[in-house]
Amino acid sequence: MKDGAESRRYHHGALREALLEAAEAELIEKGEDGFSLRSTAKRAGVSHAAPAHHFRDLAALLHALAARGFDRLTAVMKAEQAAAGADAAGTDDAAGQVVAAGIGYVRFAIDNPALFQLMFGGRGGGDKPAELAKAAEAGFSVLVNGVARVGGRDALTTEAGWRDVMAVWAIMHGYAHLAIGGKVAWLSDQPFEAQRAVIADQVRRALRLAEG
Amino acid sequence: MKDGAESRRYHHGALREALLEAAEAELIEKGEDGFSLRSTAKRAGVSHAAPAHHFRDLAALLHALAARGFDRLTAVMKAEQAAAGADAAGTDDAAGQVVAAGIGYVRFAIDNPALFQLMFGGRGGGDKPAELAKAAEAGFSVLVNGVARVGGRDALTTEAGWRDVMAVWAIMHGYAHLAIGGKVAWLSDQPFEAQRAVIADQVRRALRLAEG
DNA sequence: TGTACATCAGTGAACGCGCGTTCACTGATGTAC
DNA sequence: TGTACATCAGTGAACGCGCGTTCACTGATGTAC
Repeated sequence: MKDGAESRRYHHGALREALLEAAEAELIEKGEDGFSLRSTAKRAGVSHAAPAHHFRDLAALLHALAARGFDRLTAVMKAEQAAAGADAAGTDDAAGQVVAAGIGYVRFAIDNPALFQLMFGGRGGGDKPAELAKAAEAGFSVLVNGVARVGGRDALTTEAGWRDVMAVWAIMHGYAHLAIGGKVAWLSDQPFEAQRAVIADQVRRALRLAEG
Repeated sequence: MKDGAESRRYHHGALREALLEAAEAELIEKGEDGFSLRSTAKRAGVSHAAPAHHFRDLAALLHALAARGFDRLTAVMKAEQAAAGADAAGTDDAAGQVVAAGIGYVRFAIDNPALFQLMFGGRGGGDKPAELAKAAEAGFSVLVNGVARVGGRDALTTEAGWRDVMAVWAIMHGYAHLAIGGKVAWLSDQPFEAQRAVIADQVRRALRLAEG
C-alpha cells in the first residue's frame, strides 16, 4: 500500500480488496449457488490457495461481502434522502425522508439482487462477525431515525413507533424481494424510475399517511 | 397403489411421495445448501439412483416440492379465512378476510421457513414447470379475490386495486421474510399468536383502513 | 549504501469428499392368452 | 388356474467434476545494523 491504488506489484498489495470485487462479480454471474472460492480466486488472477491468507474460510469472505453490501445499502438510502431533501425542503419533509430511504432501499436491492439476497439470510450462515452486525445496524438506523422524525418520538421504545418501523421495513423489504424474485412480471419489466411513485405510495401507507 | 397407503411392498409403491417427504425433511434439517438428492434418497430408504425414475433431475424434485408448498400455503390462507369468518361473520368482513389471508401467509412462512425460501426464488431455478406456476397463482388469487371484495372492484385491472394488492402482498411477504431471517429478534422470539395483532395492523395499513 | 535475515503473500500439488448422473442389471408386478 | 412375456421400479458400481482446505515451498518485501 506504499504507492498508489494502481499498483500491480506482486505481492499484489490489494488482494483482499480485489478478492471482494471478484467475489461480487462471481456472485452476480453465477448466483449464490455456483459461487465458489476457487473461481473467485481465479477471477482475481491468483491461485486458489491465495485467499486463505486474507480470509479464514469461505464463510468469512461471504460475511465480509455482506458487510460491504450493508455499507452500500446505507449509502444509497442516505443519497436518496439527500436528493429528496434538496428537491423540496418543505413541509412534509420528515415523511419525505422516510420515503426517500425506502426508495433507496428498493433501488439498492434491484441494482444488486444477488448481493441483497446474500445479505438477508443467504449462504454463509453460522456465527456472524460483529463487523457484519454493525454494518447492518447502520442501515437499520437510517430507517429508525427517519420514522422517529415523523412520529416525533423514539421509534424503538414505544409500541406505536415500533409498529411504524416494522411496517415500513416490511413493505420495503417485501416489495424489493418480490421484485428481485421476478414474482411480479410488472415490477421486473419496469425501469426503476417508473416504480418510484408506487414505492412512495406504499411507504406512506405503512406510515398511515394520507395519499401523496 | 392397489392396496392401502400402508403398503411397503417393494416396488415401493409410493416412492414419489416418500421422496418428496424425505426431501422436505432434508430441507428443514440441512437448509437449502446442504440439500442433496443422494441424502434424500438415503432418507427415503432407497438407493441414490432410484429417484431418477420419478424425477428427471434435482431441479424437477425441487420444483415439485415448491409446488406442494404453494398448495399448502393456499390451504393455510383459506383455513385462516374460514376461522375468521366463523368468529365474526359481521360488518368488517371483507377486510377481515384479507387480514386472515395475510395471517395465514405469515404463519405458513414461520412454520415452514426452508420451504418458504425455496418457493420464493430459491434453488432449482431455470424453467419452472407449468404445475409450479399454477400452484403459485392459486395462492395469489386468494389475495386478489380478498382485495377485490374490499375495494368492490377488480383488483387486477384498476391501478388502485393493483396498488392495494401489491401493498398487502409486499407487507406480508416482507414481514414473513424478516421474521424467518431472524433479522428482528423481537419477531423470532414471540410465539405466533402474539404476532397476530401486529400482522393484522400491518395489513390494514397496506389497505389504508383505519386502525383495527 | 550494502548485507543478513525475518516476515509476508504468493504458488502448485495433493488430500478427501460428496455430488448428480449414467449404466447394465435384476427381480417383482401386471397382462395376454 | 397356469404360463410366457413385457414393463416397471428398484440396485450398486462407476463416471467425472469441482469443491474447500492443507502443505511444503518460494521469492519478494521490509528491517536492522
